[in-house]
Amino acid sequence: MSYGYKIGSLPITTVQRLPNYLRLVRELQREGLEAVSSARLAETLRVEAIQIRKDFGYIGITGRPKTGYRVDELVDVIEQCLSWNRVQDAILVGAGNLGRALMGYRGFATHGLRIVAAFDVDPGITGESVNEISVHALSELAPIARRLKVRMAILTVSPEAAQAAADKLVDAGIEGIWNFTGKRLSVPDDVIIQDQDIATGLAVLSAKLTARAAPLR
Amino acid sequence: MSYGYKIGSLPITTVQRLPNYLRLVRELQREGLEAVSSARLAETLRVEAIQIRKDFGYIGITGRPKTGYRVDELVDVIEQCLSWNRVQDAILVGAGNLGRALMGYRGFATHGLRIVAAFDVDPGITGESVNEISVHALSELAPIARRLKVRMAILTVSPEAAQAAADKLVDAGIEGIWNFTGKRLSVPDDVIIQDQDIATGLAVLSAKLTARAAPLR
DNA sequence: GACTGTGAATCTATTCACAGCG
DNA sequence: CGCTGTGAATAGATTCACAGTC
Repeated sequence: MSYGYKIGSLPITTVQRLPNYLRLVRELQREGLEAVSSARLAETLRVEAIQIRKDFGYIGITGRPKTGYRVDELVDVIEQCLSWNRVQDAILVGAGNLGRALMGYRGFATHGLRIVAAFDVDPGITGESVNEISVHALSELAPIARRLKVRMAILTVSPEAAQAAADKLVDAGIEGIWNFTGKRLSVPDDVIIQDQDIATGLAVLSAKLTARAAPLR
Repeated sequence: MSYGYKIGSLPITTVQRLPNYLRLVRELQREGLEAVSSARLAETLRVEAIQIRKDFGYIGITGRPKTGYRVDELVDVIEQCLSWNRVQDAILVGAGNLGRALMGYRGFATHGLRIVAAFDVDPGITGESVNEISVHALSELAPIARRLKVRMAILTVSPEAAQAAADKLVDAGIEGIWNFTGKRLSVPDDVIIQDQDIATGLAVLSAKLTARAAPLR
């Protein structure tokens, strides 16, 4: 597990910055702006302009001196890069607090993500519909996922139930798991795990606050 | 905004890994294990053993040949490093789906985080209590935050309301904002912002899935 | 023999300097 | 000029090689 693993041919750090760029250039597009310079973007995004130019270079976007980059092109290419221009279907496992929050999150629409079904162990919940997404029993996971040809799953069960659920997802032929459980999952090598652990974010903030109170440098 | 900004004297990447280490060594501690080798930890965590040794070196933990690292010491030092051994009070702004999910999240207890009050614009919600945390009107934010001497805030309002809420937090003397809104906030330099943007996680997963379908290398 | 830990080497990402173009 | 874009320099993080210690 090396720290700078490239995806396709893009540095992972570049991929991580793409959503920020996209959000902003979409906004500029709505405002009717045709072209924008890296300096202008940098101002809003708190990223160095040179960094933006390098990133745009990586994804094959070329700008023009004096004018800058074409906004339409930026939107198209970045969306394509992230595959956010096509709808990606996903299932969600674990319809607790967090699961429901994600089912209700409207932002996914602009990220090409559609949650097509949810699953939960609790029989009190199954049968319900949350935000027009129906919640099924866990036993139905594999057949439904297979029938809908879903490749991606969002895992929001309790830490204790995480591994068992992951096993079910693997059996169902899921290729990528977005893991919100905070547990490290063991799965076959060809299944992609993306850990979304809020503890790491909190750790960085805690450490910065501490350093601020008693600056060590 | 350089990519490897150090916190205190620790590499930021090390800080990000600390929660993983802590989770595991706490578990081992509960199991009554006294010492553990970096190789053993590496096996479970899918991180290279040498990386773990380097990280432990950075935070000043020293192990012993043949035996490994003392589990108790690991727990103590890592907790101290993250300031998760003392309780840090925080307020939460935006008691919608996500806000409620976080208010109900039991894991914060083991991260030294306690949400002492919540705030929301919606008068239909204010006055309620979610998980024993009472929800107040936004106008009460500054006085309450000041009285309770809260340094940290969790921001879970809608993107549109994000900047206005951030301004209120700054006025209330908040020093660190954990930003779940996906909006880039502009605040004075001495206020620390930690962005917790799920879009970046999704971006990485999307890109990996795409690369997997048509491996570019 | 089984581990840690350090200094050097490597790899990755960021930033700089400046050439090139409209 | 004002901006992009490239190749070189720097900074940062990981990994290697191996010496040291229990």
